Amino acid sequence: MEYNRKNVPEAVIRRLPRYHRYLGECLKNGIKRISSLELSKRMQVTASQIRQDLNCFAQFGQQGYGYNVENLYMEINRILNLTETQRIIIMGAGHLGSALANYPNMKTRGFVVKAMFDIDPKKIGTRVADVPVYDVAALDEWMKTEGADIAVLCIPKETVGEVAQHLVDLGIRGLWNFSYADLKVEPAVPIQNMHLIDHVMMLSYQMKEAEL
Amino acid sequence: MEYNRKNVPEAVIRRLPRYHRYLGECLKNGIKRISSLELSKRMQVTASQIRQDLNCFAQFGQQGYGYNVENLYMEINRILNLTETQRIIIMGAGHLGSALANYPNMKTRGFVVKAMFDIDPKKIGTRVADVPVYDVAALDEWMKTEGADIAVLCIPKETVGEVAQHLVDLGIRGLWNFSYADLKVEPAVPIQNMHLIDHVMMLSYQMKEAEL
DNA sequence: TAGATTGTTAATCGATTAACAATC
DNA sequence: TAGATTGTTAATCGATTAACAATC
Repeated sequence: MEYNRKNVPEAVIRRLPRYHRYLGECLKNGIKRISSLELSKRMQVTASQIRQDLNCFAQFGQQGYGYNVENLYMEINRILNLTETQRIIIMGAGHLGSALANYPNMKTRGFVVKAMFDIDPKKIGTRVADVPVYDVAALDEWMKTEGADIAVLCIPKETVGEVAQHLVDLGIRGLWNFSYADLKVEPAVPIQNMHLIDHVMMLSYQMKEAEL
Repeated sequence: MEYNRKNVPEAVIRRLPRYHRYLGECLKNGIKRISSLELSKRMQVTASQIRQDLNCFAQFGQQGYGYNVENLYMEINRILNLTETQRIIIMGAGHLGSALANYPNMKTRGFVVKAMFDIDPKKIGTRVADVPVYDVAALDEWMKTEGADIAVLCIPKETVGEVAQHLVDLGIRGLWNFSYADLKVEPAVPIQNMHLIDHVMMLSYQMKEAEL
């Protein structure tokens, strides 16, 4: 089935992983069907929003019945393109890069870390969570022979712009950026910026707010 | 100076750390003043939005001149409450918790990691990035004598709800949650959920979109 | 003063919620 | 059939952009 992907608001896309997670939990708990109202209570959103969101893609429900949990879960799985394996490489085998190589939630959703790249001779040649760490100098050749879909950027912000552009030149299709810089590459590829510190700052703001 | 903090939209709060970062860069580059138009070009937002956003708090600019970079930077620093030190504890000394203990961006912005807690006897008693790792059994006593403002949650999702509530009971004022669960604590404290995998899922969606 | 740029109001745009006819 | 619940339109709410008077 092909989905109606035109004009899906950013806000809806941000909620998709959450639907995926809650439906996955329902599935695990043996719940076979669910109404938008029931789901709305679990997720703390409105039932109306759930129905609107889902109808951005297709009509997954049935009047008087609700939604089949397994069916809806699989549909969202497909919308998020989690049905096929994505090959990941991690640039930078420091603490954060290593933590992500060890992150268990990735593999179970089809994101397989194939390789890591670093410039530190002490790290090159080792393995992190069974993933080989290569010299950055070997990146071009590796991309040519093996290839990768997504690059995770865990390198200093001073070099990340250059590395990102190089990865795009080598054919990477998406970037998950943990460096504290906003990236711009040509041609544009999807980028998710993970500016961790921004969230602590927001937390700090909210805490100040809360005590007023 | 006290800021007009009523009704600041969530969308504005999300942009504050970004203003902070860009102004910090301007400051580092020796730029003394900047107009909303210039800043808008750097940040790729509209000048109008910048002016609207800032006016949620106060009038920081001057007609015909623009904004004093250092002044505006310091004001946002204050709005985000980065002027005073926040004491952080990290629950879970696994890969992710350890990476965060090593994360350099925290200390420079006043977030100081004071302690880590774990249940693994092999980790208890060690140090990660010079931060001591204690037994979770010692948490209550530690909170009583030392205290902490923010707890970072890097523990399995099965126990995170319980631990979060316990931390709130012990007086924690904010939670930075890396576990893959949505938390609810009583009384409510500010929570930032870092559902890392959600962002790879969104990336996956966008990559699929991009190739259509 | 003239030019520049803010602060702020008004207009537009988009997202959320409410309501209800369609229908299982 | 009667009850339940969707899909979808309309109403509301909120956020962004445009415009311009105020003023440095």
